[in-house]
Amino acid sequence: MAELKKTFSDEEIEHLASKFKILSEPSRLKILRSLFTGEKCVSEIIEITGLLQANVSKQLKILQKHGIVDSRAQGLQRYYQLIDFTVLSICNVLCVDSNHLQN
Amino acid sequence: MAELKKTFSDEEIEHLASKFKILSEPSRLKILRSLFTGEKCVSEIIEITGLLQANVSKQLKILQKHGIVDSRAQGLQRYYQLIDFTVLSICNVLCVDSNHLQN
DNA sequence: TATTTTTATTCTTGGAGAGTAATATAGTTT
DNA sequence: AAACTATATTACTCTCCAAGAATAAAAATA
Repeated sequence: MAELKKTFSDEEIEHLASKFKILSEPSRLKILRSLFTGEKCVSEIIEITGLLQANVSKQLKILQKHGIVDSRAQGLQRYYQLIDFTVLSICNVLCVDSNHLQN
Repeated sequence: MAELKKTFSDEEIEHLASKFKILSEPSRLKILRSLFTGEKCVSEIIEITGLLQANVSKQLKILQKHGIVDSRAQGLQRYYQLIDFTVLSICNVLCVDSNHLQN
């Protein structure tokens, strides 16, 4: 267990809040979950998540705007991939490591 | 860098979204920041954060309901302390470790 | 070029919740 | 017990934004 930083600037607080807000929506988290295992195109994401097409497009745009995913076009489809892996890290902290903490 | 889990159940997704939502509000994050360095009573938190009393009380109640802080009464004051240290961990992941990630 | 397919955008509506003022509660002091 | 102090609660307003329907745009195929 490494030493943890305990002081954060106002800018860091705002940055943290912004990131947490993006991750606070189940629909966006489900989209991200579908990308944890690799690049997917929109229609694949729609099928996996069960969300409506307009909603998937909208949420992907938000995720991309905030630098969490990136995309590339290939013919009619657009493929999205996770590029910010801190997302995966903190999901692991909350769901896996959620024990043996101190300090 | 340990191996990261990449599959999450719907329940885990809901739990993650719920936690992120709590942390997505700057006012709550500022309150938590004031507790990173140790237990504080409400009036101390009010002074440190600059938030209004009613707001501090309300946000503390939310944080307590979700098991992030705990409290004890002492005379007229009520002291709050952080009990869920995963919060501190993920703030560190996002603000400190945000580099050298892969897999 | 017309049609089809895939994805993006626009517009609207509804609900959730943050902030605040006012009031209540509970403990303390005189 | 009356006055005072610290914290909690209530009620209200206002803003934000997710979801969905409808439409547009862009690329592929016929």
